[in-house]
Amino acid sequence: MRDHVSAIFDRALARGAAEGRWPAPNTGFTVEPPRDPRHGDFAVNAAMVLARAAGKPPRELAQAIVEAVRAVDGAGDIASIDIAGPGFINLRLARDVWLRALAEVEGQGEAFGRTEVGKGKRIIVEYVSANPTGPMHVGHGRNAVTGDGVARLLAWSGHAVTREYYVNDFGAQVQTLARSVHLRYQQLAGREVTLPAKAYPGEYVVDIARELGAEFGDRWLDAQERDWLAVFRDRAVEHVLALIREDLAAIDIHFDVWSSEKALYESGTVAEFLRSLEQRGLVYVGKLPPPKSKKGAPRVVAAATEKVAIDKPPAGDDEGALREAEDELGSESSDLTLFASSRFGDEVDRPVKKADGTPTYFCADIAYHWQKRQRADALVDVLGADHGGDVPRLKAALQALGYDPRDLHVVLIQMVNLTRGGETVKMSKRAGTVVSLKEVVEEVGRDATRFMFFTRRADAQLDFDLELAKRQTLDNPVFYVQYGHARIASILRKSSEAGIAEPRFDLDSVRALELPEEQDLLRRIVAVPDVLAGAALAYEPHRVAFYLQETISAFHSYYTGGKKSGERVIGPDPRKTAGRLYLVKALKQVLANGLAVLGVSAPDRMESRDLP
RNA sequence: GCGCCCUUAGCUCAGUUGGAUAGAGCGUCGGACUACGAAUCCGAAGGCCAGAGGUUCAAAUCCUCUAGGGCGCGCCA
Repeated sequence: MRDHVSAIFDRALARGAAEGRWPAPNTGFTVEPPRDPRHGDFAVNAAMVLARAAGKPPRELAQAIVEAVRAVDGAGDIASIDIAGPGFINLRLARDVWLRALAEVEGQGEAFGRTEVGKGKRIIVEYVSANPTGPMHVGHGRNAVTGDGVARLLAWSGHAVTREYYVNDFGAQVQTLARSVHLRYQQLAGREVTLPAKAYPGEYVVDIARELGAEFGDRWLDAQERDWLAVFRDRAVEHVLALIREDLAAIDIHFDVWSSEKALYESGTVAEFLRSLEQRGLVYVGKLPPPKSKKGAPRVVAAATEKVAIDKPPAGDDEGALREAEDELGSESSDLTLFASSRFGDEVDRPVKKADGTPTYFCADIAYHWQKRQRADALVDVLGADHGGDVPRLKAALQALGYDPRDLHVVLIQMVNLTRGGETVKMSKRAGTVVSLKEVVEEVGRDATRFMFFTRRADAQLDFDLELAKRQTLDNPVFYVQYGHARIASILRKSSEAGIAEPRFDLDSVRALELPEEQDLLRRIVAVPDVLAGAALAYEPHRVAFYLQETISAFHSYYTGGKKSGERVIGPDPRKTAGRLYLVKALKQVLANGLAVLGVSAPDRMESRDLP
């Protein structure tokens, strides 16, 4: 609908520009529904945008534009058009234009809301990509659900979407996992072992060890690490990935491609990538400036100010212990291979090879993005907020290789604070008290788990309340929306039982929709393609959830208001009844489609658990 | 110390890429069921959009500074 109006203005503005009445619109103008519906169906700011270049006051220019619009094709759809405020052009479309748009819902059904704004652009959405070292926790869940929502939105808006998971199956972390498994393996064989602090604690580690024990017996008990490490690593990764797949499947998340970091090395992609950088003269051997944090000056400064204990002492901390060991080996900065990322907007140049000559994680990561970009027109990364610092270097790498850095869009996911009745659920990785995604899904269900993650923008911290997610009351947004859908289903059942014909689009009956609430619902329904396209282009699935909540709220209000005033959906007037039944049926379809974009079910009945 | 993100009603948060009088939910107070699901709805109170400048027809939105909160800052992934 918005496009329709835009097109009319495009034609009018082009004609006026051709006649020299005003300059060609180089900056875009907007067509949007005004906040206050009394201002009309749409407000266009073209006159204000063009005023400066035209050298005319906005209102005067608006007058000229209005005249041009009146003369253009399609102007017949405009019922009224006038100028308001500083130079807005407000317009109302003819009622029948809106009413006919309602027919689209019936025509397109489950596809209503799909658009082609993506123009078939190939886009890879990479999300989750959690290290395969343990089961998924709630934070991973948020990433997974958000990424899945983004992918679904992009598909709905006409992109060719590939969902991709990058598996870090190569570096130190999976080696640590392999060693943890080996320790358990020894333990199961009756050996006395002490588990170091940095070993992975979970029960699944024992399971993997048991599997290996069953298969290999004592074969790796006294073997050299270099002999068993790869075996244990690969087996552990395989096992953990199976767990991860299971957890993801439980919330209906599936990937098209599982990309292995190890495979990037084995296939020669990383080497090829490095050569490509070298050919462009973008790598050199040099030293890195010493890190600016932790040890050294800042700590002294911190101690000197009033606020002490800014730096957590590394003692007793896994990471700290690990680092201390490394620091002993070589805190002296030595020569390494650096990528000149600072030439492309990064703060400093980043190492692509360690002092021992092996590629860094970063090297594989940008090689991966380079490779992805070759397979697609655009990339989306869904990353935890703690990886925000990686973004400049990823973009730098793409730019260095001749790609537009804007082709990579990063969605940063903020932390999830798990609560129960308002109280934060304390979690500690080391103590093994992390609440897994699986536990959450088992407790509150798939729909609630998913929907809750859409109740905030991705980059805002989220409190996930387990009690709230389970509650069957209006303060639970999942329930509220699903209940609305079920309520409409109930009305349709009622009408069917009363022998009323299945509602079909019919211009005459929908003309009977004259209540302001009906106009409002109608507009919300017709706006769905705009809402979904807008959310997709902004990579913001939460907008869909907000749309659904607002729309169903409008319906509940309409419903209850009608009950009070006697203007019910099913009433004595057959024409009105037919129009209203069609309206709510269309609304039901819209809700179902919106929920489908979020991967949440749209039930026709709510099961009454603890209610009469 | 440097960089990025955040600060909107008592609380939790939206705000359509810069639009007209800043909106929801929760909470508080007061109301609404003899017919479609009261599992709902209506109304009221509640705001210096952290603060100060700037950009322009127009700023919660963009820029600069200040104050508070979060995150990041080895050859770890």
